[in-house]
Amino acid sequence: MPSARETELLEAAYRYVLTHGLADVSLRPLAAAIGSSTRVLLYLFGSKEGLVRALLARARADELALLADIGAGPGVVARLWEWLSAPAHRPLLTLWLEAYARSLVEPDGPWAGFARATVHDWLEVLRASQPVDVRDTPAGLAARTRELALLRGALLDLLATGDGERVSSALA
Amino acid sequence: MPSARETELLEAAYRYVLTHGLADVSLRPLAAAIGSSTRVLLYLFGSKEGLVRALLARARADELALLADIGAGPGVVARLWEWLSAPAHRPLLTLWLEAYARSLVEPDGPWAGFARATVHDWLEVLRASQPVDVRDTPAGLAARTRELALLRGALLDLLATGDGERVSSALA
DNA sequence: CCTCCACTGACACGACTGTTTCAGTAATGC
DNA sequence: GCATTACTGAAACAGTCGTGTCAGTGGAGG
Repeated sequence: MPSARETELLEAAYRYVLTHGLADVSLRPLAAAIGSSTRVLLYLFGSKEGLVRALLARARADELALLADIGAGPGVVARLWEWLSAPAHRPLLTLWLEAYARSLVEPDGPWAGFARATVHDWLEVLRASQPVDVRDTPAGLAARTRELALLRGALLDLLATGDGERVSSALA
Repeated sequence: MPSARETELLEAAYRYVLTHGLADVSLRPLAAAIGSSTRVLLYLFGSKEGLVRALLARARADELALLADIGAGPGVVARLWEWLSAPAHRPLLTLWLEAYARSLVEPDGPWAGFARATVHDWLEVLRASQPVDVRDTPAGLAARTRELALLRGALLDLLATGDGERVSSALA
């Protein structure tokens, strides 16, 4: 389990990568920005890969907290979109997309399985929001796959164009 | 306009990045893999950024050729999905997603505007396939935005899980 | 007091980065 | 034949990368 200093630095590093991206982060600029040193980061996280892994887990924690918060039941898609389209969440979602793409290109290393895991997480939430009688039918699976696709595709559009009006009204 | 040797090397480099990714490509391994040298790549493309820009343009040419080939009219969405879900196109689409994410994280440099441009391209194709009487209405705009979101989201799912069966039947 | 432990600073190592310099070669146009 | 052009090879440049080494801190527990 992490020490106090470790979580403190992880939090600072997390804020850093939210604005600078995770793909080409390097230890020295990161350490300088959060008032630490490469020596300490390496001491606490073992290696750069360990740090990236911790940051990815940190981002995923944010995502899982959201999903737990959204809850289940009718109207999930609308509630999810409301959260996804909030301007305040854009850095997190850009980071999310970056990790997603990276895990596809480089299936090894700390990114491994990120994309697959996140698809599974969201599908599970959508499943929990379906009526029990369709939940385990092929039609139910198709329905939530379609809902997820719609949300993710709309998110891609929004992140690229920033045109929240057009995308949101398309989802209505 | 590019010389013969330039397009030849660009083609080889393009094949290389399709399997190795574009984000963290570096000149020496790339040059070695395609039987060239950093000296020549730099001579022909000016800089690494020039090379990346050329590669991005090359990938975009593939995409635009597809869109021209798909044509317009009813059934576009199905035809587009057929193309997107073809296993042979997976490397290209992974590269596409990588460039998309990168252009969001790093709005400057050779990646600039890639995501926005590709959204525009596809929306235009979908627009051309709409009946003339809805093409310029808010409802038409919303409809093609939704179609695009569905396709892109389904693509994300497919690239992560490889579960073509589930995703394709969700789109039917 | 003294030991242990979490943490930190300064520095160097080898590997790799994009790029430059200087040197050629081979073919083309006059 | 000669100059120009397109391309290529070898080596070096300064910089950054992740990581390791060696030396300390400061505070908490016995």
